[in-house]
Amino acid sequence: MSNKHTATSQYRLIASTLRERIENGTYARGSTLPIEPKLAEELGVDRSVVNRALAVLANEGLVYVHRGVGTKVTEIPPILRNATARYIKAARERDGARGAFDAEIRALGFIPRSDVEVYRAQPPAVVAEEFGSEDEVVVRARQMYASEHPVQMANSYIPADIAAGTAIEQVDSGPGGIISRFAELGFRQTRMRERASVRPPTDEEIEFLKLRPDHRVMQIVHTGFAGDRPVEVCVHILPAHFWIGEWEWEIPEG
Amino acid sequence: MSNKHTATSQYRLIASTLRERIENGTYARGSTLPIEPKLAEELGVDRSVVNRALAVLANEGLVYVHRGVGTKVTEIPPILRNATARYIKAARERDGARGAFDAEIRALGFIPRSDVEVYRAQPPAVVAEEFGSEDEVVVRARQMYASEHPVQMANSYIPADIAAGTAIEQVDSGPGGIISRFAELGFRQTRMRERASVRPPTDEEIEFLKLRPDHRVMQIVHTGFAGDRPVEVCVHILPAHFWIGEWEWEIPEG
DNA sequence: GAGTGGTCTAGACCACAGA
DNA sequence: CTGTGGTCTAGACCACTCG
Repeated sequence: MSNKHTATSQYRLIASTLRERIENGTYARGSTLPIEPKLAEELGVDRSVVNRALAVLANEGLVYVHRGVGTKVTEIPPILRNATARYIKAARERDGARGAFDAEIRALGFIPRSDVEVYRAQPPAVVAEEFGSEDEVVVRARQMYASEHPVQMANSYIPADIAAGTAIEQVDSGPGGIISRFAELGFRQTRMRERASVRPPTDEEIEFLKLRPDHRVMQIVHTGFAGDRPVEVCVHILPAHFWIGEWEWEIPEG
Repeated sequence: MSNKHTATSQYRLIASTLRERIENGTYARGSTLPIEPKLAEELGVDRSVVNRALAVLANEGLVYVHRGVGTKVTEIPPILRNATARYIKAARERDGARGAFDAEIRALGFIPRSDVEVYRAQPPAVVAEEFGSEDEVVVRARQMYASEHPVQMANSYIPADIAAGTAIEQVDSGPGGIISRFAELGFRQTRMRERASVRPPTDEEIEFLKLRPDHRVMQIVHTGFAGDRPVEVCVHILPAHFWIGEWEWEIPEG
């Protein structure tokens, strides 16, 4: 066996070997992999090749590298986010939208937690474009965890002229969440739109979500309309490797 | 300035520098970048560092590396795929769903083209799960281009007991596309579901879509229901760096 | 063949976490 | 302090494309 160039590069082959071992349980979920020099020796290559192979797996979200400590197999399986059900529930049952994230996480055996912070600010560009205005907005910034693993950031933006002085500006927005508050204020949301794109994380996202620069996030820009007016824009940032987005809709009679 | 370790690695800094030059037009869309040794000299680092920086940009889809030739700035801007509009149109106007892809591509000034191939096969696992059956299916495999750039693969799967011997099995499925044929056969699709996940491309996807192993694809599994029965599953594979998914839906009266 | 990018080695040094 | 992973250099060789 040549020590160099095969059809595909050695580091990819080694990545595949290790991926295999993870999938078949040789390296169990949550366990620590052998250290790089050890793997290099076992596999007969330079450590830099192993390092590159592990970077591939880490970028896929299959392993988590804790620098100075070691490389572990990722614990969190993919989380399903059903966009439509959460909001339709929110309109009917109390606590639908708020409860949706909780249910998603509990479904996988983890413990959900959210931190909310509320403040006023100028809207970022994407949001201003949706509103068609640079006017001040109320921001509800949420950071979400599955058993201490940060798994999502979601910032809701609401025009200050709607939200000012209402329960929307409270950290605890009350029963049924802000969707109910909107309805009470005469802005019942009747139509939703979401736009999903995939991109590298910003520095802030890298920090909070504990990502690598080569990871990808799915950015979902959610806009809620009351009639024709956009009344709420929510920007969800999900590490792409642990979420699956789901949307459902009806086809109106032809 | 130290030749080594700054706050972030040199290859990331260089990636940022080059990203900047692309965004401000120093390297125009479609133009060829200087060769790696040249950049290495200009920036005062080893070629391997430049190589790594360019790999970052290539993985983001910002540049396209044509091995043996050079590295060029990507030409195709993000393409918007509106999931709901295409099918609602398909139900009303003739040729909605088929025309949707064309419109998406033309909107960006490129020329759309699709190749279709039809055959029968056993359903892949994801599809069998949706149908709840391993029974034979008719496959409509589509490969889509924007002016000769491959931009999407989409395989539709239909249970053979529905499609056998109908126009659905023809390459040209007639006016209004297969959605219309379903309706004529008594399987009007009334509900849709899509599940979107992000993952590395398979070898086949790498080959057709001309991807790098470190690229990401968005896989959208679309299921069309006639009443409660899933009658069509379509798996869309989109290079994540040039698509934006869009979904819209109404909130039923509380 | 000449010119391009991709990978590998060997060795070095750095950054970070934890005892 | 020790042990972990991350990056860089220098040099080499390979694979691919085009003339």
